[in-house]
Amino acid sequence: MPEYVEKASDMGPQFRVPMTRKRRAAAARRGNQGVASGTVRRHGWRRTSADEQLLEFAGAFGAITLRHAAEYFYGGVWETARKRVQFMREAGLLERSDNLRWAGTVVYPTASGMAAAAAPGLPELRALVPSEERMLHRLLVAEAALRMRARGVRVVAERQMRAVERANDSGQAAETFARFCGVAVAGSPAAGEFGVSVSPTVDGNGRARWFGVPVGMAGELHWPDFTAIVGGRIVAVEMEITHKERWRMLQVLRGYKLSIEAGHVAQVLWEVTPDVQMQLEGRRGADGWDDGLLADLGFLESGQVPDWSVKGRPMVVRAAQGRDEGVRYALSQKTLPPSLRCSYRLWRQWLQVWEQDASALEFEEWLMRPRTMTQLRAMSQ
DNA sequence: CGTACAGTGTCTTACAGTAC
DNA sequence: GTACTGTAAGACACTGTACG
Repeated sequence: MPEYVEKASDMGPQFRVPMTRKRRAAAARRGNQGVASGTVRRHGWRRTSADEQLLEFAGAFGAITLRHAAEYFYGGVWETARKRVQFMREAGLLERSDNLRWAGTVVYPTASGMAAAAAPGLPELRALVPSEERMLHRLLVAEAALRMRARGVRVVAERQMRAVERANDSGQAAETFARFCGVAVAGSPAAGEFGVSVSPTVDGNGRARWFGVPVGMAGELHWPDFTAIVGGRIVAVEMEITHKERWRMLQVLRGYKLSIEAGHVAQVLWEVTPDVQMQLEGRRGADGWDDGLLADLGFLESGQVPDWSVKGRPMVVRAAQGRDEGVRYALSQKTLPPSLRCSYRLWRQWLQVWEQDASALEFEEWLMRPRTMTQLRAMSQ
């Protein structure tokens, strides 16, 4: 005797579909939503450690794309990523949005999902629906963090830093979290292992800051987009894709300079668009090299073309790049001159032509070369 | 009461196929 | 092209039973 399930339909009043194993499992997931979903049998799914890691990361960084999920959490297997995300959605742990075509599917945890990923030692975060305007920046940050994480580097999201620094103490909560993340706090195991010692920056009120970077006269805090803990030391990562006013940028750079001198931040890694790169590094002028802000502050030699092959500089600048195709597209649209901006679809066709061309140039440089557009127009006719 | 083991059902995964 | 569904194979967890 087969089981049936009643299903509403716009084709008629109701019709009955056989209760297959799939449908039973989906019904179980929907009937067992919440923090504990997937922890025991009969919930219609069992959560895996990859699922929990995804929830934790997406919660800390705000959102990731389904492509990121596949690449960094499910061994590059698209089908598995899609299925796991669907399970977590039915279980009420994850939400998805496909409002931004270029981003594909973007996923972020619900309040239950955040709670499910909570682990001892990690700061508690509230669920947040990511805003669409800031999505490119958010996904670029997440992607850079995922790449580092894949190399075994511990990363701390801005939200996590803010959460621990919000504590109403003189910095103990942040210090505890820094130790937990492997920062070489004096006397910690990491300090012994790596033979280094990291101390906090002291802000205007005499309070130790382990993650926030004090800037300006009033002593506000600047937050890196994320922090990587490399060999016990703190590397601040800044994903700058919008040109900041000079005074604002200087303020941030001066803040970092003090933190670096305090033995707090070991290095600042700037991943930037060409306009920001010029602001930081300077540019070729009529008679030699015109200094940028980094030379003004003594992070680069004055009047010289920056040489990034020198290792161990406290400030490093490199071009922001997306690996995810959609992220790459959105970034491309930001850096290309208006006349070369186009739809996602057309952009992908151009990218294919570039790949076949096996040009030594980067895609954007290739596109800006005068004869490329003529060539592309000729092909589309 | 504890252990070993077979039987059974549950869950994951990859592949093939379908809908829009 | 993207998202979803169905299926088969295998891994795994749970249950019941036999046995000491």
